[in-house]
Amino acid sequence: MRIGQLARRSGVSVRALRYYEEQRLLESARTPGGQRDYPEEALERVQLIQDLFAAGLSSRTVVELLPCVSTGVATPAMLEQLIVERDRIAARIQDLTRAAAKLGLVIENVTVATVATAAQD
Amino acid sequence: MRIGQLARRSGVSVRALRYYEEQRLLESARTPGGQRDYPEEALERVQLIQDLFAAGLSSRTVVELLPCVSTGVATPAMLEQLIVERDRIAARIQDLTRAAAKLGLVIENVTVATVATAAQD
DNA sequence: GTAGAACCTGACGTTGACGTGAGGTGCAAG
DNA sequence: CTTGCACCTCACGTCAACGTCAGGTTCTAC
Repeated sequence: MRIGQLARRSGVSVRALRYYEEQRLLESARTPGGQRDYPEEALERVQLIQDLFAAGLSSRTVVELLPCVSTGVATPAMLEQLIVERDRIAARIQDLTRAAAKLGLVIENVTVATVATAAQD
Repeated sequence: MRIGQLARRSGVSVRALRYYEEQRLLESARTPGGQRDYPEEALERVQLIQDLFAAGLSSRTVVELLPCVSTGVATPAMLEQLIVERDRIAARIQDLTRAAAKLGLVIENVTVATVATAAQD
C-alpha cells in the first residue's frame, strides 16, 4: 500500500505519516523508485499511534512504548513507564471530570439574560 | 497585593499573570508608580483560569466564558458555548478512559523480560 | 511517449501559553 | 543617597505535531 491510500484509510494526513516515520514510529519499505510501501499491519499501527497521541503521550514516549504495546514484551523500565503514563491519564481524567462538573454547575445555575440583549452587537 | 505575591500564592509564574492580563483574563489596578496591584479576589480568579486551561479551553474561550462563570449571568449564546465546552470535555474523558483501559490491558498482559537484559546499556 | 496524478526531499510557517533575556524604573532599608 | 530586589515593557525563543510551498521524480493511463 502506498502512502496516499494509507492516509485515506487511516484518516491521517500524508504529512503526518511521513512525520511518524521521521520520529521512528512507523517504518516503510521502499519501491525501487523510492516510494514508500506499507504492509496491511501499518493501518493498525497508525491507529494505535493516534490513540496514544489522543491520550496525550508525546511522540518520544510513544516511540519508547510502542514495542511493548505491539509485541507484549517489556523490560521492567518499560513496564514502569506504562504505569506512569496510565496514572498520568487517570489524573488527567480527574481534572477533566472536576472541570466538567464545574461547568455543569454553572450551566444549571446561570440566569440567562433574555432581556436587554437587543443592543449588544 | 503585588504580582510576585499573587504568583507565589497561586502557583503560576509572574509571566503567566502578565499574559493573562494581556489576554484580558485578569485585570489589575496600578500604583502611582505603574506597578500592578491585585485585590484578594484575584487569587480565586487565577485558580479558575487555571482550571479552565487544565480542562483544555483556549484563552479565547475562557475570556468569553469568564464573565458568566463568575457573575452567574449568561446570554443564550454563552450558555450554548458552556454546553459545547462541557460536552467537549466529556468526549475527551471518554477518549482518555479508553486509552487508560488500553494501557491497563497491556500492563496486565505484558511479559516482563527479566532474562537477557544484562547487556542492554 | 507523454500528460498528470501521486510521490519524493528539504525547509520554513503555524499555534498557544508561556520562558527568557535586555534595558530601564519603583520602592523600602540603611 | 545608594544598594538591591521587585517590578516594568518590549520582543524574540520554545516545543510539538504537523501544514504548506518549492522544485524535482515516479508511476499509471492512454
